[in-house]
Amino acid sequence: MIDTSTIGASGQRIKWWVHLGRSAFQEMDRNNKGKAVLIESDNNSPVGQSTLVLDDDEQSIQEILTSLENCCHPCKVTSEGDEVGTILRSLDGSCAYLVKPIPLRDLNMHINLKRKNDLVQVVQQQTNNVSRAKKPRMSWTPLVHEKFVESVQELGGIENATPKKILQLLQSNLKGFQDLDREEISSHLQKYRDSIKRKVQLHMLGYRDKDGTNSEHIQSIYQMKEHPPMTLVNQVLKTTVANEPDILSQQRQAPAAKNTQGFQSVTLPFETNLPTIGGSTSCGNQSNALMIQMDEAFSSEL
DNA sequence: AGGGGAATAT
DNA sequence: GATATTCCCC
Repeated sequence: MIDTSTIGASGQRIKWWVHLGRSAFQEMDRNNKGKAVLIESDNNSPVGQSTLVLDDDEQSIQEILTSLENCCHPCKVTSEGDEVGTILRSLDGSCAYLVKPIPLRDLNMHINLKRKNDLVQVVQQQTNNVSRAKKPRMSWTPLVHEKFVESVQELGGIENATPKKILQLLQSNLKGFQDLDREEISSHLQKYRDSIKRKVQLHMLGYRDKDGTNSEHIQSIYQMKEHPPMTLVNQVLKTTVANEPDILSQQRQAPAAKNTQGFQSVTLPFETNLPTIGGSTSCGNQSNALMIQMDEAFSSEL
């Protein structure tokens, strides 16, 4: 059915060659129960960089085979046939053979679904690209994190700092950050923002984070003389309200809710031209209990 | 291109 | 389960 004898001839190795028909996708969508065999996890080859999906017809197979001639990556083959002979024949020039249907989960580990026209480009890009070693997992030691935080602050806090700017700053000021890449910064910035949001949220509810962070810490994180910026408060409000049942259930000893002022009338401790909370529909469907809790949290700061 | 964040992997 | 990586949409 598929002749793979040309793949890998002349000492060339091809990365993922995935032969996958439309019918197989439909089958997998219906019931994700298919078994895959001979799946070979290749940790040295990041998935998605040179993944191929062939259509079922013989012509597109030939197109891809031609474009693969100069490729230099190991190859995987999938097909419907599970006869030993077919598998062995496909394994001549490939490193693995997947029998369809393949569970979506497994499939996604191996390939990116792309249109056929995209695939040739991927192959051509990889042709000139001798495989590189995979970068080791980044470790954000306290020291490195500290430098990161300093950079963020120097750039005006998490609201203004962007991964690219942070990266440039780190690389210009310090040795040892040269092989850091933007995506690692992005990822760490995401976690950093989340952690601050968590602190802000707890603070708004009148609690301290488990590390003892209090409002002063939050302020210093922001390098601000006032409370966390409204945009962040609004973000926290949004997620807090969305998860309210869960959050409230954890507040066994929540502050007594006796203030009937309600959230809308809270005077915020901001100095100037920041937008006010409430007074509009933006807070219209927030729960009264939560608003009162937050009201008290803020009031205690005044 | 690159920021942001969800999904995934380790 | 925390943390790092990858994917994907805007």
